[in-house]
Amino acid sequence: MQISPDYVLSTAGLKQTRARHALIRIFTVENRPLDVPEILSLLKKEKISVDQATVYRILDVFLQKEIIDRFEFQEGKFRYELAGTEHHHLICESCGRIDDVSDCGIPSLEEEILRKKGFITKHHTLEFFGLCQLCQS
Amino acid sequence: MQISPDYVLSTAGLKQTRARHALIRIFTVENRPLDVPEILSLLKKEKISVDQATVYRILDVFLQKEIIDRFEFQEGKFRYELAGTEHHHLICESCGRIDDVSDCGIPSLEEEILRKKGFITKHHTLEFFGLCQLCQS
DNA sequence: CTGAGTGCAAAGGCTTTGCAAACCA
DNA sequence: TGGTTTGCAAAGCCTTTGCACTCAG
Repeated sequence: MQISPDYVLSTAGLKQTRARHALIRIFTVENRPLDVPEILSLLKKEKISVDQATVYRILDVFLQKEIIDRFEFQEGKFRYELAGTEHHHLICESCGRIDDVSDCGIPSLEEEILRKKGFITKHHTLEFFGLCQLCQS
Repeated sequence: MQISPDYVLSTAGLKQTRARHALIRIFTVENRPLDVPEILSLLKKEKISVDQATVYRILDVFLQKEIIDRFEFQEGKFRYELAGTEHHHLICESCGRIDDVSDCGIPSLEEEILRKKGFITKHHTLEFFGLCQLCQS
């Protein structure tokens, strides 16, 4: 069963609004990191009118409540995805396909960093760029 | 001994110009990931007049020639640094201090990704966000 | 001399902000 | 009703582009 927008919002202590429901639904359906232009165009396709300022404001709230995660893929803009199990991405530089990798093995590296540098890691970013299987012909 | 701008440019097959020399000098002196606003302000401080369009064009060329590397630190803009040994960054979310980590252990992970997913990794990004030793009081 | 590099001005893309109207609880 | 959310318009910031002038080789 899918997690309903209603549940997500009430759990986070947020008000139920049409725009927030729409965004959660889109993230659920697409299930990939979306940038704001994509979100706006998906909304438009569904004939749901939400202003871009509203989208940005909702994304801010969702980030704070940890409903979504934010990524950068060397594009000069942000991408957002429903927060779930921590994972990273395989980004094909040929076709743009994005796949997930979990279990990155970084936690042990973080311990080593703490030991060597005294730096306490709160979170990290890790993305892989290359060629997916279909683009290696 | 420091690597001279002259040498860097001629090795890359690039023309010697005042603006390119200035940028290489700044990257060498600062020795940290700089964004374009910072570069422009450093140039201004040295009373070297270089247009922002020129800075961006030089950065493009330097990237292509692999004289510099480009990073994103969740700021919605790029940072650039002289290319050297591959390394990643420890970014303190309190004071902004940036330290380096080399030896990230990712290569073995990349082999595993190739085996499991058939994805050929060309490069990756990996940055750590947290608290440096001085900000943990 | 000649193509490459630069400055200037303008525009483009993503993101943020101010304010009044609409809405949820 | 009262504070939150939204729409609209404008602005902000980083980045790119067009064109004419300048410069390095």
